[in-house]
This record gives sequence, C-alpha cells and structure tokens, in this order.
Amino acid sequence: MARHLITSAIPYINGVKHLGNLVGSQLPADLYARYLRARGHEVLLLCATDEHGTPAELAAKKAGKPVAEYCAEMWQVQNDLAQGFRLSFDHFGRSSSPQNHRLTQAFAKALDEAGLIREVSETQMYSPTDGRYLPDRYIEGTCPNCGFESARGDQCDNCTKQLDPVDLINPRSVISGATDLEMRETKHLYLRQSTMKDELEKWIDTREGWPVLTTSIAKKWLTDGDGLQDRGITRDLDWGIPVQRGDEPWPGMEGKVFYVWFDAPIEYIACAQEWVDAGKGDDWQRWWRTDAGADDVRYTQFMGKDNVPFHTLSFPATILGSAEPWKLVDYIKSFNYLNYDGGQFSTSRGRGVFMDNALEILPADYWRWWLLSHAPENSDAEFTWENFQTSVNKDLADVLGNFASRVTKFCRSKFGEAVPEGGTPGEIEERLIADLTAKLREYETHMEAIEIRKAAAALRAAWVLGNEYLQEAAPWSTFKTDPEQAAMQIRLALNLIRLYAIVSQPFIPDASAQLREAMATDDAWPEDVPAALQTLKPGHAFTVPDVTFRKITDAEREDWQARFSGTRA
RNA sequence: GGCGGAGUAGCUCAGUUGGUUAGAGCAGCGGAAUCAUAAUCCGCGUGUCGGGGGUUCAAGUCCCUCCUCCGCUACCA
Repeated sequence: MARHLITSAIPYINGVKHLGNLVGSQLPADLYARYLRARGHEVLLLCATDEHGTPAELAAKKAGKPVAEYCAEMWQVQNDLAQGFRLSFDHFGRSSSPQNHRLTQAFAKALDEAGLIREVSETQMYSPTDGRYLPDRYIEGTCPNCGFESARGDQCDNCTKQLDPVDLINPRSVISGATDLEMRETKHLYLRQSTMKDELEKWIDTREGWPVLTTSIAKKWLTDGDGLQDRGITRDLDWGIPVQRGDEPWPGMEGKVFYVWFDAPIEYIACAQEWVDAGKGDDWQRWWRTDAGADDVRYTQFMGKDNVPFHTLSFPATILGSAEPWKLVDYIKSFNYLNYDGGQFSTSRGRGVFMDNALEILPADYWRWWLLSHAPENSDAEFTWENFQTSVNKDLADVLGNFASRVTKFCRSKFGEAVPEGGTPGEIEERLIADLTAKLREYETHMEAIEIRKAAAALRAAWVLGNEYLQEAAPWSTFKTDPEQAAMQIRLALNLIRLYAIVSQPFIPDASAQLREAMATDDAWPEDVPAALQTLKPGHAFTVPDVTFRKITDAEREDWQARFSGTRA
C-alpha cells in the first residue's frame, strides 16, 4: 500500500466545460484515483475551480452579477456536473478560498525573502471607458504588417505576426469598442524564474519516464530564445488575491492582485487545507509537507498540454524558490486535444458536447467509457457520433451488458435465481482462467503506467473472454445432457459477472455498482483469479439486473449530431 | 517565422532499444450457435506504413529533404 496524491488541472470558472476539457484532466485523474483506491492504496484526489482573471470578471459582467456571486454559482454548477460524471474528488475546492489567499501571499513572501521577486515598471493599455487595464488579447486594431482590421494585441490572426498592442493602428477595446485607450505606467512583481533555469532543467532532466509531450514542452520553454524568462505574477484587477507579503501590506502594490497563473497551482495545496477545514480529513500536511510525512507520497498531476509549462516550470519554480519543504510532483500525465467531428470543440461558438448536455442525453458511464477508451494520449483524438455510437453499442451493450444478461437470464430459467451447485471444472475452465489472469495482469500494468487506451483495450478483451467461454462451453447444450456440468459452467459465468463489475469500476462506476448489487456481492479486487471466481458459492441468491447499457439508435445519433453542430442553446 | 506532435487497412488507432509473412477494434464478406439487449463465437486483409533520397545484411522504426494537418509561441486561461 502506498499513498497517492493526485490533482487534476483546475477548470476555469467561466462556464460549463466541454468533453475535451473533461477528458484532458478531470476524468483520467478520477480513473487513476479509483483504480488505486480499488487496489487498496491511500489516495487524495483534489480538484477545484480556477476563478481569477479577466475572463471571469467579464463573464460575471455579462451575466449581470457581482463576480464573487457569479463564481459561487458557477462553482456549484461545476461541482454538480463533476458529481454527475462520478468524479470522485476528495474535495472540489475554489482558488478564491481564504486558504488560498493566505497560502499565495505566504508563498510570495517566501519568494521575496529568497530574493526571487523583482519589481518592474511597465506601461499597459488602460481603457477609461471600461475602467480597467486591458490584456493584450483584449485589444484589437489594424495590423501594421498586413492591414488586417481585426488583429489582436498579441498576434495578428491573419498574418500570424506577433505584435505589441502599441503597434496596432486604431486600437480599440474588444470589450466595449472604446478607442480612448491610453498608455499608463504601472508597477508589477516578477518571479525571477530565469535565475532558476539550471535548477529547473536539472530537475526536468532527472524525471524518469515522463511523457515526451511533457518534457519537450518544458525543455522548449527552458531553452528557447534567451531561455526561461521572468514572469509577471501580478495584475491590475479587482478580482483576485490581493498582493501582500504574507499578512503584511506590500508597499507600491496597493489595489493589485496576483496573476491567476500564480495562485491557481497553489490552490492544489490550499485545496488540501479546504479538505481538512470541510471536516473531510484531519491532516493535510502529511500529503504536502515533506517534513510532515509527505516524503513517501507519490504525486501525480493530470492536465491538457496547454497547461504543461505552468506545471513543469512556473509552479516548481514557486515551490523550489520558496526553499520550504513542499512536495514536488513526481509524474505529469499530459493530454493532447479532443477534436469534435472534424474541427475543434469551441466554447465561444458552442460547438461540440458540453458536460451538461452530455448528462442530459446519456448516463455518465457511456461518456466515461468512450472518452477514456479514446483518450488523446499520443496525439489529438476525434469525437464523432458514429464512433461513439458503435463503441457504446458494441463494447458496453453487446460485449459486457449482454453477457450479464444472457448469463443471469439463462440461470434464472434453468436453475432459478441462486448460484447452482454441482459439476467439475475441466480444461476449458482452466484455459479461461489462465487467459483471464494474463489479461487482468496486463490491465493492471497499463493502469499503473496510466496508459489509458491500452488499459481500456485490455479490459474489453477480458470481457470478450467471457463470451468466448460461454460459446465454447455452451451451457444451453450441456444442460440437455448433463445439467450438473451446465451448473458449473453457469456458476463460473456468474462469478465472471462479479469479477467484471469489480475491475471495470474505475471506468464505469455506476454499471459496476448495479452489477455488484444484482450479484449481491463485495468489491474485493481479484488478486487471485481462481479464488475470485469461486466467491459466489452455490446457493448464493442474485437478481437479474435491468438492462445495464442500452443501445444508441441511429435516429438518436442523427438527432444529436444536428443538435450539437454549433451554437449552443 | 521558431518549437513540438501527427501522417500506418474503408474508419478509429497499436506498433518497445531497426530483425522472420506490419497488428487490434469497428465496418464488410462467409460460416457456426440459438442462452441473451438481433445480442455471441469462428474464419477471411494485394495496406506504394504521406512523397523522394540515404545509412544498413536488414528501415514503419535511424539520417536528410519535401508535402499536408494540428498544437504551442510566455498579457485568455
């Protein structure tokens, strides 16, 4: 038994996330946590909402609500959806929590004391009409290079030239269209990451077995151009964590807040404190402080590839720079993107399936299975309704669901609703047990390596073994000549249902619970396969489960395809 | 522009440090079975492994070059 700290990248607060967001961090983190718990390990799975920054302020404004109120509501929405997808977070926190305020300010103080903070005076675009400083991307104008009229302040979408907002001709605010923009001088704090380049590079280089996607992105940021650049960690915004040096004021920084990317990863730690303060745990330090028992914790992070630089560089710089004994990440599992039917999922254009729509259409397990068995691990992946339909119908309804159905119904009609007695296992049974053992060990190996697609394929192959066995043993035939032998065969098959329910739980927790309930059994992991297949003894009562997975019809598929092609309702 | 990823069967994808006839699932074709959600099981692949060149006894795998798609590019997060 080991102790595993697992965090999922924290979803941004401004709206319901789409399936691409879900499969890139929260869902695989849940899968891994469920698996490790099922194997008897101690697990702390944390996630939260990422609530600060300009987009949150603007989303609140659009909704006509104070930003704090808006965030509280959206946290509730995201929390409910997480539960709907059976994401088994030990705590779902908020980056705006008091715990994170204190911790972020404490980190800033520690970094300052270590000489890793410097003040920089710079000029920023200020919009009097909007009453706020505008991030580069919130400024539009005519591109000085190609004449494109909707070039953004950071880059022209037409000619891809990188720009500075001051270069734009006729700059205007994206928010209000205001053109009375002015340059204002403002002071900000920078984290001196550049001085930590060697330390970070050495750390990255010693990470064994990290995905190429993870290390290549980190190395690029370390070595590209002039190397790792210092990073501004404050912003001129109202909503956020006030810039303070611990609980002391920070002269010159009045009215400013920390940059969202500074406080968001710190929320991973603060979230553990929230977990304790919510009464769900009693010691967060043994998960996070290496001087308080976290030395033997294995810490795994899950995230989409866009998050990698912050988790491989910025956050480690914060932790290492603080010179305090915080737990560093041991393994980063990063994901590519999930595309939708020939294009990208688009939050702004409402293209694709969002978490709330998904649950309105079908139960969580259907989505969990498809998303995880097609997780974009090695390259971008694509969701199509045809693929979704065939995967669900074939894998879940036909191979697994129908197996449970044919076995329990056959037993009910020939022997009644209790495990039948008699018969002796033979060669076919030996072969099944050998094959199943091998397949299960393969499944476990892939789960431990977080090779999700491969794990799903192995699990499905284990399901298929059950159908192959039934076909070969043919209890419906043996029953006519040797009912005792048929009893043995069906007893084994009933035990297979139990075993499948247990090992499939990380992928499809609801179906797993339904099947275990029908079989009236426990959830002990089959360490010893032959023994596990004798758990349900003769005489053990069971019930025939309702249809475990229904099929998706062509009409439904066509309907959904049309419904989600654009413009979210 | 720079960096990174991808291009393998009709579709979605595996292919470890180069090594015998390049694999899986789905779809398709043929067959078996009739317990089951018309659900299962067995058999069937002439694939210029994106194009071209090179290294090697041997290249999907290594090197060069070109083409296409995608992502990132530090003030959206």
